[in-house]
Amino acid sequence: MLTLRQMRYFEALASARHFGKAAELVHVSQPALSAQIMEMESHLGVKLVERSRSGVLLTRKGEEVLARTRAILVEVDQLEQSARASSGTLEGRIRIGVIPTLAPYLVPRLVPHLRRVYPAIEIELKESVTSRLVADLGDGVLDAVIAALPLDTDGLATKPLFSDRFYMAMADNERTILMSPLTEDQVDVEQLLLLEEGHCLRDQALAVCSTAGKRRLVSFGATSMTTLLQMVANGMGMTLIPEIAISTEAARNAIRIVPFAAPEPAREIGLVWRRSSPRERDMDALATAISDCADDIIRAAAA
Amino acid sequence: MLTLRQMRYFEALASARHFGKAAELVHVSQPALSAQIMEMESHLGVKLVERSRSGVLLTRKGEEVLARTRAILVEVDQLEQSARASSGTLEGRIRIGVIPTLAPYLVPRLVPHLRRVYPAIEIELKESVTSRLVADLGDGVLDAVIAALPLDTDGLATKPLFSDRFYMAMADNERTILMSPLTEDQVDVEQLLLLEEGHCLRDQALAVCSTAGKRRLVSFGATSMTTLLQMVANGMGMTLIPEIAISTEAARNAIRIVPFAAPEPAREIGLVWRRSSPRERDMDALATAISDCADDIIRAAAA
DNA sequence: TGCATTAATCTGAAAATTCGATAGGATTTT
DNA sequence: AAAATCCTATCGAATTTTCAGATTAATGCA
Repeated sequence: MLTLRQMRYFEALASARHFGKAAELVHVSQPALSAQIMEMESHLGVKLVERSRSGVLLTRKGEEVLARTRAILVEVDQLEQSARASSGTLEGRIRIGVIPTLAPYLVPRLVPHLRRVYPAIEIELKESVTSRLVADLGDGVLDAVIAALPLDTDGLATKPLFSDRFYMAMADNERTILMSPLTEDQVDVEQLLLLEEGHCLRDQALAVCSTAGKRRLVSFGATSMTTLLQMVANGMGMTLIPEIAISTEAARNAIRIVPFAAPEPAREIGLVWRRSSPRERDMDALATAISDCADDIIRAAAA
Repeated sequence: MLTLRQMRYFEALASARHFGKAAELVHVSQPALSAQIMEMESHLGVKLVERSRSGVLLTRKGEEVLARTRAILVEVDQLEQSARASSGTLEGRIRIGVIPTLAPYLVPRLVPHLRRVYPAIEIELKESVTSRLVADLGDGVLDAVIAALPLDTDGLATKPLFSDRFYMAMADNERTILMSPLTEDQVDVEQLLLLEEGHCLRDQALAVCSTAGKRRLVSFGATSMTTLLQMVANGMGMTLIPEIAISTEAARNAIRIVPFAAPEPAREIGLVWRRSSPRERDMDALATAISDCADDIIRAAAA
């Protein structure tokens, strides 16, 4: 089997044109170098050097092998260098999954922010429901997921990012009179509009409501918050809206936002990654960036 | 120290995405592969793979190292292949030195002949005096030398090629009457024209002549046979001409060629190479080719 | 909870590599 | 000629590396 050691010794021999001096170059004894050269020659089935009194001469094959050897050694060197060059924080590609009830509000702020702070970043985004994202994370298709906690962390690490309070959204001209702030038992399940199955917000909305009367809930699944809120604006019912969505959605739908009484229901948004991933530092940096962005968005809505 | 073994195992691991299967691929046990991968990671200071329950995932660095590793392994493979590809007889470059009193007559025939019989040959020629050629041979600048034997073979191997008889060349209108065939004691050293110092033919000419009267020899060195024979044709004296030069030189100079009586003086032309050179077969083939060409040339002159 | 899978760890043995000493070959010096 | 010198190959012992097999630890699955 050809080895890099043989090639390194051979390169030294070709440079020094002398076994003893070559051995010094690579810091071994002359017999050690001699043996490796012989091993290399016997493995290749070719005489690489002519041993004569007036030093060492390379054969034709030796010259050819030397050229290839030097090229290989240079590439090995480059491999070592590039591997050791510790890539800084958030450099290169990072593939992030985001849940649909968060992505439209967070991503337009987050991506420019990341690009500004980490110019070498290459972001790939995927929007899907939590279960799909977690599966992709496990398969190595994604590096990180932004989703609602808690979740079934099996081999996954998570870090809380921010708390996203729920509000009730209803049509601006809604006749129903509600106390403000709202208490959970005032929510009429029959009027509650929900996202389709699979969205965590659907489950969270149901959790907020009193368990009574769930049988009668409107089995009408919207596919996005925007669709849902258009339905709300058209008087078809009401829905839970996370705080982060308010500034965007209130601007384009004629809706009224009603807060809940304390303790206000909320979803906890977190960052998720494979526990086996070595990108701890990237995850820290990403988490900070997301928290900052979310705070900005929510503060903007409050103002 | 990074090794090819590590790189081969890593390549297998990246392909199989499974330690056990990768170990099978490279025909070692799983702990052996595991250890090499860990060694590689620790040497590079980088995590190359994520070990998770659902198989093995490459990190970003791992992907990069894999790409470089594959490139290197391919090149190593090519090195082995090309080294093992036993180059046939007289393929590739061969650097040949020829003495000046032979080159102008032999080379124009020899080179086309070699090119015809060995299409893959790349010939480099150098014309110089024997001492220079032998020095270049020792330095590895030349692979073979065609010169007059015997010579001081120090670390050199030689093979006789052909015998090149001497004739006396004189002006066509020379008044001097000589017996034909000539005997050596008839040669008048005062009339003998010689090549400059260093040419073996000069020494051979002197050896042919009776040692008497060497004090009076014309110390007039020509630099080539052609020059010398032009001087002869102009009546400035006479000189020894080797048989191989006759057909060419007689055609362009008004000279008379007189043979010697037996035992005819001659020079022995031989092929010389470093004894340490592994190109024995090439030398055999070259010797045969030269002998054939020389015979052709001399036979053409006789006809 | 036990069972299966997977990679890491441990252990002892085999193989490769090393060094130092020395031999063999040739050249150069004395 | 003999001695000294230079250079590579060879030998033997010590060290390091690599290995297989058994086992362990961690995780996932039923």
